[in-house]
Amino acid sequence: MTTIKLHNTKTRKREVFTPIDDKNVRMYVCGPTVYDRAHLGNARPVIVFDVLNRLLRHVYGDGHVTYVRNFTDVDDRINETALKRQQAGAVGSLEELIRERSDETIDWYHADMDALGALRPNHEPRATEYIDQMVAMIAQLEADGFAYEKEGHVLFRVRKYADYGTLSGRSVDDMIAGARVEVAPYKEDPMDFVLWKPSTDELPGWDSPWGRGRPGWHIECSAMAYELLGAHFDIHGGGNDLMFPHHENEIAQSCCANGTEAMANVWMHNEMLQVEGKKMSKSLGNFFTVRDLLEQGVPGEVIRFVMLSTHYRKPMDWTEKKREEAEKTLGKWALVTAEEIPSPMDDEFIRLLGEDLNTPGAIALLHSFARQKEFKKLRAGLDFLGLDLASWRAFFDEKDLQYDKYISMDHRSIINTLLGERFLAKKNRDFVKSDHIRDFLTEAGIKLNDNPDGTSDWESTSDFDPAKLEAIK
RNA sequence: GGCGAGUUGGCGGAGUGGUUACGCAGCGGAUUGCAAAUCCGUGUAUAUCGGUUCGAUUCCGAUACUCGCCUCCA
Repeated sequence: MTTIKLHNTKTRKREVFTPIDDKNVRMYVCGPTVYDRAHLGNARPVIVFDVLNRLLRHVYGDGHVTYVRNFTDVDDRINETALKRQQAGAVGSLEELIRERSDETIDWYHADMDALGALRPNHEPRATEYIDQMVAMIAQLEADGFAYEKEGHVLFRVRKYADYGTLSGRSVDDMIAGARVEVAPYKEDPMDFVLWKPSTDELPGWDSPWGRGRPGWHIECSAMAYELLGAHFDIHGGGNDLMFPHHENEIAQSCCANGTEAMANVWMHNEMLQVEGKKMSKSLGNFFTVRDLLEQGVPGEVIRFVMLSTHYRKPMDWTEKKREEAEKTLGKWALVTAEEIPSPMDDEFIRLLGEDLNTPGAIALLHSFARQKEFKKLRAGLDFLGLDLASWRAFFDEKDLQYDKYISMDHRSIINTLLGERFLAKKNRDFVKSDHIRDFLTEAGIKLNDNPDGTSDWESTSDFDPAKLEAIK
């Protein structure tokens, strides 16, 4: 069986992956808070863990992997949007409008991530559908002394959990010394974090032993992971900005509530995305969503390919240059793999992916397949990485078709006449004339490729300009 | 201030305790009347300083720099 090695944040080492149950490999990845369109950075973990999901399915069997990615639909930004809509005259209760906003955001997310070639996880639980489980978990924590109620809030007692901070390598005392913690009157200790908080009438809330309220940020992942994967599972993933506090808090909640040593065996974190060397932010004006790129005509496969061209644990820079190179490469590969039936997966390809998802290495191997004209292997590798180029071929065809239609018979006749003249000129070694004709056609957006027998093929480019062509008359 | 990740040729980007992938660009060649397209070839770079070692880009330590997190942003 293929050996998969993964870098484990918990140990900071690359370790051989051994499933708890190889008939049911379980992975949880933190999904989006569904308050708005997913930005490009959101796409990185989706694509990275999608490749891991595919690899696990390849190695352990399609039916032996359970992949869970949640939707967090309890969030103040969702509430704000809903409230604004209500004030603007939208019909429905606030709760209905909140649900509506979450629904539409989830639909967008699905559409965008589908376009990136990401397979849907087995389960995509929504936080609002697991409130009971969260309440039960919080109650358990309270009963065991890991949590306490104060002024309608329920807080996790960080000092009670000795291992707190081990994932991210922090100590509670150091963090307090850093003085960046929120001090609140209802906290026993500044590091304690919220499990449950009270809701006002304008905010969504659920009944609980502590009154009407809503869950804190971290508890939903603990509750949903427990429900769908159990108290102890194999892999937990997400962006490295979630390492602290989110994942640290998840571990604390889950291990204390479930009485387990570990929540997940392997913790994986992808590095952040940058744009042209800078952090993507609204203030820098380089903030954009996946949908923005798709609408600009950047194919999802290009986004995916660029993402996979950098190892997931390194910062990845989205640049215009990379976009162009990826488009060129995939364009070539789309053509040569068009009629190919994929071969069985290449061992080396799988071995590379098994080395902590070495996708750049795997792509390098695809280049070598292309160079050696092993197009069946190339096709298989592309398929494995989720780079479906079928739409590319259709796109090319469609584009050609459009140009064909666009170029009228009259224009074709002009081109053919010119080519005829050029053929004769070349035959008579009148290269001044033949070059002149070629320059003229190039200028009009018709590209020539000469054949050894003196004839020429031509194709239109996106610069094709009928007016310039007609100017010959 | 604390924590984490990173620093490889012109650019992008891997692997490796001892002849350093791969892509793009560049250069050279084949081909061509010249181009284009295609094909072939070509690149001793691993931040700095120490240490371990017969030998380090690879292991260890320090320094510098970059990025991120500690502010419900993946």
